[in-house]
Amino acid sequence: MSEILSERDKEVLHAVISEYILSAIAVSSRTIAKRYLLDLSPATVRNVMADLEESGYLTHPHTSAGRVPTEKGVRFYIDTLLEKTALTPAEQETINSRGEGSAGNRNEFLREISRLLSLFSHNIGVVLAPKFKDTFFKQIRFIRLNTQTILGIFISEMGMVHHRMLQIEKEISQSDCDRMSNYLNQVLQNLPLREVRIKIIEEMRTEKNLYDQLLGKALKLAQKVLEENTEGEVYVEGQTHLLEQPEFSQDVDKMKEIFHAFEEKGLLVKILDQSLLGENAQILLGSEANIEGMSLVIAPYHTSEQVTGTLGVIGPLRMNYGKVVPLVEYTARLMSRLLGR
Amino acid sequence: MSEILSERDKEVLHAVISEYILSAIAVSSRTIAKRYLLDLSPATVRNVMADLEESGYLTHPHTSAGRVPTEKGVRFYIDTLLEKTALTPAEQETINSRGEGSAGNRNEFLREISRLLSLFSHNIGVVLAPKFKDTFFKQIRFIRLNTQTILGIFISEMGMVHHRMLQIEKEISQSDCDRMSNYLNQVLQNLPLREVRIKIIEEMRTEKNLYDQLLGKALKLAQKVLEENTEGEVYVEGQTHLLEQPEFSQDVDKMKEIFHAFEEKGLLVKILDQSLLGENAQILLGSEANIEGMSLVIAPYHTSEQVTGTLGVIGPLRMNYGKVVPLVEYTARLMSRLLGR
DNA sequence: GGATAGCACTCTTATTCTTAGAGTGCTAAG
DNA sequence: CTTAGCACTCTAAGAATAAGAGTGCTATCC
Repeated sequence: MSEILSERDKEVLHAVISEYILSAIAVSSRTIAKRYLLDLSPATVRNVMADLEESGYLTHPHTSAGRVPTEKGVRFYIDTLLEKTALTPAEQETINSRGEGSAGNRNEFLREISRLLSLFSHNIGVVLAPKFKDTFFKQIRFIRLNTQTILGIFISEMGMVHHRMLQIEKEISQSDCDRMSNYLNQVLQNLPLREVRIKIIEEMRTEKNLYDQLLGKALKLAQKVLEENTEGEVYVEGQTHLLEQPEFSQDVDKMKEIFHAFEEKGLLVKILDQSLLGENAQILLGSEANIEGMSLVIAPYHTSEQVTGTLGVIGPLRMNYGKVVPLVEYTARLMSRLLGR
Repeated sequence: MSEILSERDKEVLHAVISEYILSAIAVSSRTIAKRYLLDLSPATVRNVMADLEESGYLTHPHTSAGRVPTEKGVRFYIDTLLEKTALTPAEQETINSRGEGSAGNRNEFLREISRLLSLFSHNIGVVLAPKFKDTFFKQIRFIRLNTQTILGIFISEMGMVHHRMLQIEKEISQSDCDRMSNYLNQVLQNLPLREVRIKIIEEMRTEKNLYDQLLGKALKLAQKVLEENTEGEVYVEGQTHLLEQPEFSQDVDKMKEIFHAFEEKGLLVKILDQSLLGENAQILLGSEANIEGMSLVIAPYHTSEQVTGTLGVIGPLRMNYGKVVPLVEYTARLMSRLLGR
């Protein structure tokens, strides 16, 4: 059979996938004829299905079972058949208000967004935190806690805060701490973060810093505050939704595998990083994302010009894309707006 | 039968529970006679078991199955029969170094402790963050991000950091921000946090603040930074360990229930709060903690004098208490030490 | 020539039955 | 009090059966 699908082929494919998304069980020709394409008989539908199977859009779990879409089938569905359902005003309202409500604290904010994605998609919500290194230096501050400890606080232009406790051998007074802070704030002013490290090293070589011990120390401490690897923070919420999916309740081993994948955050970060281009939601299916049987709908969000992070929904291949895609896109826009101001 | 257990009764109970902890399956009289009490015949063991069942320490899943300990049995085992196995030096070393290594950043630290508890117990690790309100005011700082936003950062004496972005109607310059910070730092110096709120309200009524708009604004903003409910932060790690337990792999519904319980963090906080007294680990069994079939080993940790948080391990009733209890106690001591310095 | 009715065939799922085995409970003897 | 012996119970696993769902093919119809 030719690879070009006739109008009817598409209709049948659409019906099969729609039904499969709803029911999670293999779809029979009879169901299609009865519920979707009333002017066709089951036998006709069967013929079409057989063709679609031959072209790789559908499969058979076994001879006498209904059809199940393949990855190729789902891909085709997404690319050419998908009808998006806009979010209802009520949903938009909830997302807006809960998003804004938590925007004060960055951690809480990202977690809340993740929760919202999970809530409305009935799947797993994920948010990859903005890339720290894409941001700009705003301020650094040292605060003396006691004789051996000072607290270093680093603030980025868009209000991201990182802190780190620093153990020191020789006591430093608060006023010295302030001197150090002031010096660094002046030197590093408005640099993009990726250049801050370089600048610090340069500055260490400067003549005056070779003589002024305090300034030398300031640079070393600043280095320490920044050395921590704060990239790749991921917020994952709503994993329990997976337990509700019939395809996983059946197969406990499958479920274990997926949960373990989530435990290893590094993998997730790598996948989410793929979406850092483009404006719209992007869909990764099973093999493309290296998670068998799962699917990701992700979109980048950004502050001002810069692309900075990713958010999305993870669920079974059999996801309600029509609803999830607009959800992810809407949420990404909201985040960009809230982070941009 | 009398409620007082003979020496032999205890031995049998001990053997049954030990074996059950290892195998997760009902224990037969034959196993006990063969592996634990070699000088007794299975028949004798059966008699003792029947007595123990009558007194409520053991049960029967069904007539022809071995015995399983009841909650009462486990309680007795914990209280009088438990032999603790100290951590190996290697284990101690790992905990020490990974704990210290992450002590710089508070969030990362608490999460790492939780991970360690999970790793060595092969169960779920939990850490309830230190109570914010038990801590002392150290410093507050306002940083101007742009015309409409300033960032408020609050630092407690022990180095806990909370930040919040504040939207303002009328622009405030950075030097005004500094003036506000300085004023507040002077007024609130060294106050315990629970008194800070009161002090702020008092201060608002002071004459000079009624005239000086900036100071009035400072107080309002400080209030905002602190109003957020930051209590009850819980770090839960290693939930996948539950999936490995044979008793849950069998029963998917049971598992769902437990995962849902974890989703609702409030419940967990409430339970963990129970341990805020005493020095040692405390064990809560199923019904006592309102999680059927589960068990909690928890211990408080503290900074300087004050009790401030809880950490522990959550797992099936059938937990290796001999190992987990020392682990929890050791970790609690380590945390107290690291937070105390 | 495409659509459809009819029917044989396949495979799954549920049910029942059977059996082996594990373990107990009781009794009677040591 | 301990233990050997044995009948009895219940589970877990396997085999056999039956019902049902669904397909694939063929012959027919328009």
